Amino acid sequence: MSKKIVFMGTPEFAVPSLKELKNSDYEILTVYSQPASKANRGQKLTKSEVEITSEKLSLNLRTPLLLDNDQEYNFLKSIKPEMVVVVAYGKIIPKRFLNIPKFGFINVHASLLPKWRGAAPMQRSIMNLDHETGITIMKIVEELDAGPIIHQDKIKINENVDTLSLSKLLSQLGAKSLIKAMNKIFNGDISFHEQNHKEATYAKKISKEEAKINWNNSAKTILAKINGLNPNPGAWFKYKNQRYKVWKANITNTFGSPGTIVDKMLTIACKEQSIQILEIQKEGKSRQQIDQFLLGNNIKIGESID
RNA sequence: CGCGGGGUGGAGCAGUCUGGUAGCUCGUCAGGCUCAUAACCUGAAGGUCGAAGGUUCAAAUCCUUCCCCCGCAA
Repeated sequence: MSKKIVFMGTPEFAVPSLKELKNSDYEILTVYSQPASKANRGQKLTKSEVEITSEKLSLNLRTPLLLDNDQEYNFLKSIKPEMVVVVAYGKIIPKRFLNIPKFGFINVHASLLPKWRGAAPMQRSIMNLDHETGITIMKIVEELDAGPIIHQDKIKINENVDTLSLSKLLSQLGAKSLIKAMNKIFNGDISFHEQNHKEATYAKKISKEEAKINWNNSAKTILAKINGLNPNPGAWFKYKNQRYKVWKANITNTFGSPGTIVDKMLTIACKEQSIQILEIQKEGKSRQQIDQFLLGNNIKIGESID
């Protein structure tokens, strides 16, 4: 018996799951992804990572602008999927869709639900200095990220983990967890655990203003922000009216008035301890290691940073 | 036609507005100092100034076109 499924996903994070499914004994009837949109410099039309991957794998692809119309509803119904897998698709699944597949809609979420429901779970868990995070596979219900849990895998994280590496790790882990959970479901060997809704926390989208570094925070908090917002949108500060994005930094035990440069290696004092910048990017320039940056920029001790 | 910054010896930059011998920090190489060194001293090599065309007695610098890189915004 072939196991007919539909896959919905958009960014890089969803790609390992799609590949893993392709390599297992599931039959991917159709892939859904967000339509290519005008993005980036020059507003070029940019395809989603899932769209690119599904073309490489020669899968059927649909990129509807809207899901909630009769045409899409009837189409999905007509291809008779037994399950729909959703990994960072970027759209809310309309309620009436949820009953189409026999085994429902299954979602991969990058946190240990009920913690960090919502848009930016990885960023939030790093910024919150969490010690562990992971993957939750759950059934999709109407309320966002609130469905019963099928499977969770935990990993430990520390203050040096950034969102880019965590995302790579969790997208790989998520793909494996997903297959495990799906196998259980298709074998009828499954129990669902309702989330403890009282303990739910929400991972709001990152706003522009909160990506700016506040030097009156402790170095620990600032480093967590730098790592949590790497690579997107990136923690930043202003110096001589130029915007500088911080890619990588360290905590050092030097002290000074918050927001001032305390040594010629571009270490900046925070409320507690200091942040030593290791990799930096000036606006309009590409990122560079701090020693290279310092060769061409005259940094003076005592100057203040916004 | 979304807004903007940049391409200068191997690396990172200044010089461009106000044309007139190509400069800084680092690296490389040679020599010196040193028990020794990534330290210090002395010297050297290394550049079609992204590409093409134009203006000029003279262009990295002014004008035109093109290529490449990046930030913001979405």
